Amino acid sequence: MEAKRMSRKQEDMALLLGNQICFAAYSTAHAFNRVYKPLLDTLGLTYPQYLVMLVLWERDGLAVNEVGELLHLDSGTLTPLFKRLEAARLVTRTRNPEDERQVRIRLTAAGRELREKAKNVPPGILRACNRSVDELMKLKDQFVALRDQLNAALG
Amino acid sequence: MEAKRMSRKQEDMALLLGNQICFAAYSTAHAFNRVYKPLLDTLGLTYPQYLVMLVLWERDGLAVNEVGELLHLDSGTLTPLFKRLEAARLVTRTRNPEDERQVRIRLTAAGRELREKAKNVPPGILRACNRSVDELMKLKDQFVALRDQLNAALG
DNA sequence: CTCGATTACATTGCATGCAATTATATTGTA
DNA sequence: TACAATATAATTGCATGCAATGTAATCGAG
Repeated sequence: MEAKRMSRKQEDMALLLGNQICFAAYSTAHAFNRVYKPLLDTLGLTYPQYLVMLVLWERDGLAVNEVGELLHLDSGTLTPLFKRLEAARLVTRTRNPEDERQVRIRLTAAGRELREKAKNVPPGILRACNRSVDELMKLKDQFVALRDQLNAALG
Repeated sequence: MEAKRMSRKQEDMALLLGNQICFAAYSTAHAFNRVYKPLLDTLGLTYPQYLVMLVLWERDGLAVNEVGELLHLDSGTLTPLFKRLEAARLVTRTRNPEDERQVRIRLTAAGRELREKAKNVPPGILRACNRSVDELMKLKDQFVALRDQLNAALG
């Protein structure tokens, strides 16, 4: 099983691509962040905080590491983030009596109510993307497949 | 011109998508970062520092704002980054005599030499992606088109 | 049951990103 | 030429991300 021979120019292009594909992902993520910013400002949330709230709105009372697995984030990021959400009175942090190592994150009433305000966010994002739902769905699936492949390559 | 009516379930899915497309980009960018990390560690560079070096290897002597435009980064990010590259003796920072507001970034000999070592990086990335060059090229173009659309939606 | 391994979270240190502000230099205009 | 507007970096403050380390709780092999 031998790969087809590439010309020197094709090889150079392939090498450039190795850099470009990552920069494309990197700069797209930042562009999304800029679009989200004004929308999330009205909620008083940063984008990672918004992600955490999305998780909690679906499944309240998760432990820190459970949220971390869903979002690919560790305690070094999440502990201070949850402390800020706690200071904002959106969540409470309590040790799990069943397992004192775990800290359960629970929404406060204010945290639950914020969900209503947050309903404006996705339509704003979809509008900014200026693409059909079908197109975006396909694009998202390609992102996710690539991401999972990259994570698999680490293991 | 009226959009087709969507069922409630379809609407919910569309709203979820607004969140999912961004998270897909966000988590893909982080996955890339994790793949790059061990490769860049051998160069003593972080990913943003590597991006800056890629730019300088192509066009030495750019001003801070010119690099910033190419990478979508501002002086708040780049000034400390360049100072660290300067401390690592990879670049020099000198005011442009023609326009004292600008700071020109120039590679040192060591900075230019690092380019050889850096040739190993893109193949490692391409391997981790586990996709044909053609596939990756298309994916990259889709990323870029979405990113440009998002940036346009801000203006 | 016991003690080493593992797990979960917290902490520290470092490097982004970005908003907001400041300082300095240049440009444009009356 | 004066001087307001603009442009370029630098600085400050805040919030990630992540590696490395610390601490306490739990698990598991013998």
